[in-house]
Amino acid sequence: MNQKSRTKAGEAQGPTVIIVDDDDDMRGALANLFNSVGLEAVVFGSAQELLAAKFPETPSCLVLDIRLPGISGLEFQGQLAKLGIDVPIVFMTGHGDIPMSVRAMKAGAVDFLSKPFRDQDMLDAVATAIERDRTRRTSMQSVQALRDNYQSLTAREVEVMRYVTKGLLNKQVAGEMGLAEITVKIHRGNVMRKMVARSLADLVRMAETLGMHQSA
Amino acid sequence: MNQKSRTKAGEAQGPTVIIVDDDDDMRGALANLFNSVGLEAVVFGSAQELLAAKFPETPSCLVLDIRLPGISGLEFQGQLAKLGIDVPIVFMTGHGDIPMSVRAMKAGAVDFLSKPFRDQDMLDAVATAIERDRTRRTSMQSVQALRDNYQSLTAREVEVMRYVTKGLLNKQVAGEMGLAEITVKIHRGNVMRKMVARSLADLVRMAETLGMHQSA
DNA sequence: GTTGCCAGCATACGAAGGTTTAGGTCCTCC
DNA sequence: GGAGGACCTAAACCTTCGTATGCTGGCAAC
Repeated sequence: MNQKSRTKAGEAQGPTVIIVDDDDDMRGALANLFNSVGLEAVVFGSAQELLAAKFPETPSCLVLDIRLPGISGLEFQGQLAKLGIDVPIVFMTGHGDIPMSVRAMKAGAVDFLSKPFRDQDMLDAVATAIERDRTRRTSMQSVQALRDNYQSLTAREVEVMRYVTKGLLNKQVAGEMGLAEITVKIHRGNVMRKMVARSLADLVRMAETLGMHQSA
Repeated sequence: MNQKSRTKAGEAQGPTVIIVDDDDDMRGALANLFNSVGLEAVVFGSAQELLAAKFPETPSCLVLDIRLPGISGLEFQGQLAKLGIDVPIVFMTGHGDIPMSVRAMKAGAVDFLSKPFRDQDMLDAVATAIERDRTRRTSMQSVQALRDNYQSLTAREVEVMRYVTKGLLNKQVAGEMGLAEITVKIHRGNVMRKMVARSLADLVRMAETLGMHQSA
C-alpha cells in the first residue's frame, strides 16, 4: 500500500525522484510536478518503506520531508550515510529552523526548502541533485571496473603494483620484497595485463584512483 | 586572568579569527572569547575595512555578521570568492531565515549561527574553520611549489611532459611532435630535472595535480 | 593423481629509457 | 657583435624494461 506513482516501481528508465512524505496529498502533488517535467517519481510514506524497496538504477535523488513517521529526516540522512547509500537529498519542511537546515546542509544535502516553496525552486533543487547523482554514478562505475580488476590481482602482484607505482625500479622492488628482479618483472607484467593498463602512467593513475598510496 | 588584547592586523602569529561585525560590543565579546582559548582575533567594523587590510599569513577564518554596513554578508561571501579569497566563513545573524542559511552553506560556509548562540558552538565552528584553512594552506603550498617548477619549463618541455605523462613512448612523442627521438629524450630529462621528479610515477602524479589532462 | 594456479628463478634478447659529448641554427638582450 | 638560451640532432654507451622459454615446487580442486 505504499508505492504509488506514475511509474512502475523498480522499472524506472529515466532520472527518478524518490519522494518520502507522510502527507498523501503532498506526495501526489510532488509526483505530478516532477512528471510534468519528464522526471519519473516514486513515492513512499515513510523511511522504512523506502529502505524496504530497492533504489532505482538510474540517476535519482531523494525528496524528504524533515518530519517523517518515526524518524526525523535528519536522522534518516545519517542512517543512509552509514549504510553507504550516497544519494543526493533535497529536504523540505513545514516548520524547520536554521540549525536544522544548517545541519542538513553540513551533512551534504543539496537543498533545504521551506513549505510552501515555489515549484520552480523544487525543480531546480532536484535538477541539481539528479545531476550530482549522475556524476557520482559515472565516476563510481569506472572506479568499480578498476576495483574489479584490482581484486583479480594476487597478493604478490598487489605488492609489486604498490612499489612500481610508487616509482621504484624493478631491482629496487626486488630488493624490498626479497625477490629476484626477473620475478618482479613477471609480476609486473601480470599486473599490467590484469589491470588493463596500457602504460605505466595509466597504472599510476589507477593506483591514485584506488587510493593505494594514501596513508590509510 | 590573562587579558590578551585584540591583535592588530598583520601581527598574527598563531591561528587568527577575523571578526567583521558592526556592533562594537559584539566585536569585543567575540575577540575576548577567542582570546580565551588561545586564538588571536582581528576585528573590523565593515567589509570594506577588511578588504583594505591584509589577511593573516596564518591559518584563519572569518566570522561574519550577515547584516553588515553597505553589503550583506552573503554578498560579501560571493565577492571574496570572486576575488579568489577562499577563507572559511562562519556566519552569525540576529534575524536570519532558512533560505539565507541554505544559501550561505551552499556557497561553502562552515557554519551559520543564530544569535544568541552558545559560546561553545561558536568555538566549535571556528575550530572547524581554522582546521579547514590549515589543510587548504598546506595543500596550496605544495601545489604552488609544483606550479613554480612547472612554469620554469619551456613550451617544448611542457609538450613533452604532457605526452609522456599520458603514457606515450619517447618514439611516439617524437612522432607526434615531429622530432627525433633523441630530442625528446633530452627534453624529457630536462622536465624530470626541472620538476624535481624522481621517477615517472612522480611526474604522472604531478601532472595530475596540475590538472594537465583534464579537458580544459 | 592430474589439472590448474600461484610463486619463484635462470638465460636470453630485443626494445625502450637515459645520459654524455659534441655539434649546429635561430633569436634576444646588452 | 658577442653572450646566452631555446631548440634540434647525432653517436656512443649503459641501464632498465618486457617478454619468451624452460624448469621447480607448493597447494587446492576435481
